Amino acid sequence: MPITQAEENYLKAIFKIAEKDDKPALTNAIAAVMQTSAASVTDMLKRLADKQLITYEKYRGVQLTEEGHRLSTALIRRHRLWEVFLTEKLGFAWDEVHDLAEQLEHIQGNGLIDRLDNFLGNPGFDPHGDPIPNAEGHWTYRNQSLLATLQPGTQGVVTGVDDHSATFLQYLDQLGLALGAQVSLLEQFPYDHSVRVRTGDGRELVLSEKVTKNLYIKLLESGN
Amino acid sequence: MPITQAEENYLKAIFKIAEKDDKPALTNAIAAVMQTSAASVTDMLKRLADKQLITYEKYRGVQLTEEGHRLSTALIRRHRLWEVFLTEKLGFAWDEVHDLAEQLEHIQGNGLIDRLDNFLGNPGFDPHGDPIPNAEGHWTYRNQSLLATLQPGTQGVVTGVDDHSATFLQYLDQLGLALGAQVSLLEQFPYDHSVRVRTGDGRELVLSEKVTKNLYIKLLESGN
DNA sequence: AAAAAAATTTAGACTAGACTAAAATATTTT
DNA sequence: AAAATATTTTAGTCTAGTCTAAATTTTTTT
Ligand SMILES: [Mn+2]
Ligand SMILES: [Mn+2]
Ligand SMILES: [Mn+2]
Ligand SMILES: [Mn+2]
Repeated sequence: MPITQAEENYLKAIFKIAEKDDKPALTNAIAAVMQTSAASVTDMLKRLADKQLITYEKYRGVQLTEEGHRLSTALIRRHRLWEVFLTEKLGFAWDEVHDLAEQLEHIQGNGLIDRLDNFLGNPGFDPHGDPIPNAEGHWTYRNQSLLATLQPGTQGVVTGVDDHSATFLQYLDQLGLALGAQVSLLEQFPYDHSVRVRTGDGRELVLSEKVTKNLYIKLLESGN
Repeated sequence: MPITQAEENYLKAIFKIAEKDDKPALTNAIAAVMQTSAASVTDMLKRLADKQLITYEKYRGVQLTEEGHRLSTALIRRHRLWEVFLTEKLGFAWDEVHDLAEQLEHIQGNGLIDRLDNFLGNPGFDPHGDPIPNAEGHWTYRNQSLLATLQPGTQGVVTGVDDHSATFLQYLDQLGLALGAQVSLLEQFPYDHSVRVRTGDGRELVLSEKVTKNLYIKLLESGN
């Protein structure tokens, strides 16, 4: 019985919910991510449990099995590699690639993804700074912190976003804060938790709390 | 009402049947191409007629409408461009790309195909020598003939295949007859309609009638 | 420890797309 | 022009995936 696209999408949703805390993913949480009704989720959970991709206890939520974990990791790998292809090779902007990758991730074929990975130069991260698991399903972690958690005086480089919405990504473009942009945190304003930063090209920007909570920064060794 | 993958595949099947002669495509012919039952085809013909993509007369077969023709041409364009991508960029062999392109052709997204086309250098032909319609749906034709129809003494270049099966393509690989290979027709054997040819690299081959009826050759100006 | 609220599951219905078997229509043969 | 054959359509059924409304279970509040 081959896995369907719908099943793959549910597995990914469960993976992403369970990623945060290690507790079972609850029906309503899955319904929210999948933008569907709780009843539909329950139906699907039964199918996934039948296929041994999750363990399911009524009213208690679900957890991925070994196999379910493997499949969802592979799906995320495919999604992120296609996103790299779309930006690096076809010239799409980082706010345009998600829906396309959402379709491309389901393409099935022996050797396709490994060839794509190779063609792209085995990228470690996607256009949003998210890590790409390798063919064995292993992740490379990176030391990064939300801008909101940094102390004034520190500097770093923009390495990722938590909010992946097109509006946020386009706002960052307008601010000149692409991945790789340098920022030094100058001061924090207690009144509304906004901050002032200096960018690599010497501009000063005030960023709202919402921005600081969605922007990942990798600290530079502030040595010498 | 967006078009489904199944509907797209039927449109392509109808296009390819109607391509040969201009008569309406009959239910059984469509069923054969789609590898499904005549009853399923009838169901789908009703849906396609409802969507105004075909004109359908009971028991009399179907014809593509203007819109149906446009959609099937666009689908063939997508299929063949993806095949070029898979061979040229990812290094797949020409006998490996069909099933992948069969999935990729259904990816929907603004600008995707035009960007892909551009990335590939606006190729005119796919890895099997089939023409790729441009963004406006226009085809470039090429003067080519089946090897079976040529006269001894003529020479030309392999430009395409009629049989797209992996076994035929692999056999051609073994014979060293990729697209672009030069061949001169030395003699025809009336007994079984096989022929002897000389290849560009000086080898002599005997090719069966089946091969000669599935191999397209573009004649060289046999001048001077 | 009830009662109220929230979360989840069940029941029943719907569509797309497939199937098989039977009925209807068209084509070919005699 | 019948009869035989081939083709096509209809009828009825099935599965995946969705929905809404109702019933059930769990959690929270009083
Ligand atoms: Mn994405
Ligand atoms: Mn991404
Ligand atoms: Mn193909
Ligand atoms: Mn092709």
